[in-house]
Amino acid sequence: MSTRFAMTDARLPAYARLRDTLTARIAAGDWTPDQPIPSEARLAREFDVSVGTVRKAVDGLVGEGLLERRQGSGTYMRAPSFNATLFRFFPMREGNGEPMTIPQSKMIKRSLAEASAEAAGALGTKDVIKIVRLRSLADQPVLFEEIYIPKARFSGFEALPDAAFGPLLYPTYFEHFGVLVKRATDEVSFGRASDAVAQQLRIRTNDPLAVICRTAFDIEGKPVEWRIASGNAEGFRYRSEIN
Amino acid sequence: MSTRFAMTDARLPAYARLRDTLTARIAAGDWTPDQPIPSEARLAREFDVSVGTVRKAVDGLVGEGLLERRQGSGTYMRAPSFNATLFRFFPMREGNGEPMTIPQSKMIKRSLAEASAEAAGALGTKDVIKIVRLRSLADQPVLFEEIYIPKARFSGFEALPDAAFGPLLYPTYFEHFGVLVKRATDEVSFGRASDAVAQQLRIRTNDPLAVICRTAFDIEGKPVEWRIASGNAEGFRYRSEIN
DNA sequence: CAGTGGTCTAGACCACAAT
DNA sequence: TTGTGGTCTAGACCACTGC
Repeated sequence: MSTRFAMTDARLPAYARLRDTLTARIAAGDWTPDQPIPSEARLAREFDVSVGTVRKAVDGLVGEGLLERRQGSGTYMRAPSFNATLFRFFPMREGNGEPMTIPQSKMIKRSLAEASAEAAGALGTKDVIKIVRLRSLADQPVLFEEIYIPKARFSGFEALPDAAFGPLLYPTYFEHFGVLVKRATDEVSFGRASDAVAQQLRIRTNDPLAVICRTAFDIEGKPVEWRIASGNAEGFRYRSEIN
Repeated sequence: MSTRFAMTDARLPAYARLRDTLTARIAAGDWTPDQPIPSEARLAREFDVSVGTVRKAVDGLVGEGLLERRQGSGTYMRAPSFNATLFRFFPMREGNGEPMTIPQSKMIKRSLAEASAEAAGALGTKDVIKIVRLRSLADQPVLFEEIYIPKARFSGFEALPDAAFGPLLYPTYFEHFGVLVKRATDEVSFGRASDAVAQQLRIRTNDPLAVICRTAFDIEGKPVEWRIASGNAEGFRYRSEIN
């Protein structure tokens, strides 16, 4: 029995088409992270290719962090490992090396809005939902965030009950809207606190500010979120790996 | 004909041992970036494994960015692509999108020195060579750098003629000392300019400063450089990709 | 125990580069 | 034309998981 590949360039090699087909299934939410995807032998039969070709396709997705192999058990889709890295701006331990308390997140506002020029440029639309949050560490506010997501893909987000959110947004994006954030670019710069931001962060107006602008992309490379986060420049630390 | 694997755990699978052996040859400088390494068939014969196993070993190194395949031509070692990313702190184009002039680099001092506590902690030795540089863009000084490298691996560095340096250090590390930088971690924070730094950067003492601390690691994961770079916080931008 | 991924083989044919 | 990497196959046996 053989299944047709998803719409994909027929000139591509079989493993690439299979990879894209599997990606589409993941993006479509056909599988969940708790259940294994079909076995390699099964996929080989289904798509009428050899197991080796399936392995090469799966290898690619494992390399991208989309799938995860567990020997003897199966291959599973992977909730983006990504989230742990989102707290890179905070010093995660006290000066003495003690781990800090869990970061908290307070939703201040959600509303339909018109995107700023920068957000609209990144997202390709002015029609957005705006989210305002304040993140704290040990009851100290450390990061003030304004987040923009395209209305077209997150319709109804502004009306979700507060209980639907954990401290992290990306799992919510996936579970409620099928949007899987796969990659992001950060840009760190320096600024000064406006009245409003200073008040939220409990610092003085015009105090030095660390500013992180992020654009997040989904599995297909389309931008799905733009955010600007501000924190006190004193004590700020941003870690980054270069390879 | 079969060559022994490099000293490596015999319990590892063949492809992993071959991968490590090839890594060792690269680190030892057995090959240069302009000449292809032995063909897959040749390596298969030499190490008495199948071509598929060689492919898997090479695949790993290609994934790490150490090797590069060129269809029809051969597999080549790759000078670290890395260097282009080292200028991530500067806005590389003017506000209007015009590319900026090439960054310049002025060596101020090289000398044997005792490492600061932070540098010694990162490098695991106090016995270092210290390098001081000033980097400029369009004749404006933008970044003041203090760089520490372990004396044990860079013996004689302080005595090299100035002509031996291009604007980038990592190629020099490799060509003169066989040290291949493969990975680094950056940490961005904000501070204030000391007298000395302010003078170099032509800003005022106590002006806001962007500070980047980097630890660089070689192919075997050993730390080989620690540097602290400072620039005017105004106009500073640090880009980073998250995956 | 059956089923899964992990390793490895020994081929085949194709696409491309260098000569 | 020759030699290289690129794709693909159809098996084999091993290591591990879960029942």
